[in-house]
Amino acid sequence: MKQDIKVSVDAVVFGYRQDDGISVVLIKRKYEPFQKSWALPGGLVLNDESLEEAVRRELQEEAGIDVNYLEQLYSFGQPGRDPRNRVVSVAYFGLVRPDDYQLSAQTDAEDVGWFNIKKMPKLAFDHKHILDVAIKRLRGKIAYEPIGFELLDKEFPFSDLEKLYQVLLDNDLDRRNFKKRIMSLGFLEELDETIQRGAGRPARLYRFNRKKYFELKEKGYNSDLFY
Amino acid sequence: MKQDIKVSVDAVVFGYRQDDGISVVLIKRKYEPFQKSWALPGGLVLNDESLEEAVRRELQEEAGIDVNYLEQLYSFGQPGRDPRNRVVSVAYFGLVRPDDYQLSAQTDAEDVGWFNIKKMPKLAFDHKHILDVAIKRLRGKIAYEPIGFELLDKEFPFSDLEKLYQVLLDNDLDRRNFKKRIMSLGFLEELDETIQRGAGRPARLYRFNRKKYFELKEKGYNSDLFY
DNA sequence: ACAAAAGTGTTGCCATTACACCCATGC
DNA sequence: GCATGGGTGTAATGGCAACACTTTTGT
Repeated sequence: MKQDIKVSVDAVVFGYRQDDGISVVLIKRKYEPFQKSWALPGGLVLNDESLEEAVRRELQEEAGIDVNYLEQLYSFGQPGRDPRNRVVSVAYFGLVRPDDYQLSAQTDAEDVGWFNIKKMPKLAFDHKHILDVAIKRLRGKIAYEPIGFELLDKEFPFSDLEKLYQVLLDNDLDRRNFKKRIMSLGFLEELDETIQRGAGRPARLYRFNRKKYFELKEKGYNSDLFY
Repeated sequence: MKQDIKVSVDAVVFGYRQDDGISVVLIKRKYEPFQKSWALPGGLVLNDESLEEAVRRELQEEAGIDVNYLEQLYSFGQPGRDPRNRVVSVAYFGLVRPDDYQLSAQTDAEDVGWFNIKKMPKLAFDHKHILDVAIKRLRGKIAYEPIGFELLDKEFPFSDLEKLYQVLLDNDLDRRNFKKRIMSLGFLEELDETIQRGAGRPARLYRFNRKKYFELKEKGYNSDLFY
């Protein structure tokens, strides 16, 4: 019998805000199956687009966002994971600064929103499983590649980076040692500006120098070992 | 227009032999396209089998082998990677002890063989690219998870492990320090038997204790950091 | 003046590295 | 007896963890 399998993509897009920790974009499904359930943004791949193009298109269509970091996560192809047909889904993993976009539900989505990863609603299909894999990847990856910067503002006080790492790796890290380690990697720029937030002494701003990072990586310096 | 995409799996199966280093199983294609080219074993996924089942079936059918380690590698879905139709291929990564099996070409394969990764023939489709990704993964993974044992005999002299790591990470490692490090991980058993190979003093045999490894991993001891 | 957050150095320990000689066997 | 590969210990170094007080601002 002829092969009858469909190919879809799904996206786990993480965002971070000081007050709300790590969150994920979910959409509320407009149609069956799992009508009105929350689910990861995603959908069938078109015949002439690449997998990554498909993810970006779906994120634009369903949630109105454009991620600034995207990588393939894993493919899920268990028969029966979609009650209608056999669907193999290639899941992607994205990072975005939540404040850069106003989420807006479109086409197949009835609603869209950010959900803290510690307070997730029940998800459609095997999306809970996909999310778990993505969280594991995020935690693992942030420890040896500087992807954390994709979640922070372009210019940020050092304490934002500290807090991000605390939330993700939830161990108490020593502020002095953490700073020494990060600064020794050589791709974080100290700016002359400061920012004042709430009470306390104003904080100096820092910026991730992507170019310098790739140069250093090229030369084999640094390479890994973040935390 | 309706989606018209096929789903296939491809397998990069590595083996290791003292005299021939790291090798990969390739098959010689019987049919067009790329007739008579060497290619990775693989093929279309059947409607009711999981992706992993598909890989194992294809490896059995095309090469007559049964791997003892298998993990998903990456999915390749660029339009045009297969000249006939759009095919999304989920690639897997396997390890096997070459001496455990006699390769045997069957069904779609005209021939099958082990090829040293440093002397590869031209490959069909984008299989060279897939292979490159797999090699990178193998090198990366062996440095922090004990998958090297899947390539060695169940009982092996310590020098076999040494040589495997030398070949894969091709830096000269200090024999004494390497042994200290591995033994300190606590899951390598020293047996009472010895083996004599060629000239020289007989070598004591060792065995990877998988159960102990998982116990230790469970407890959070050790976990990573191999080399 | 006090509360809140930012900023900053030094010391001790342990893990990693560097390093070379003897042992058991086959020929 | 010599060639071949196997087996083993110690000392020095440097990277990492532990640790607490001062500064700047707002209220």
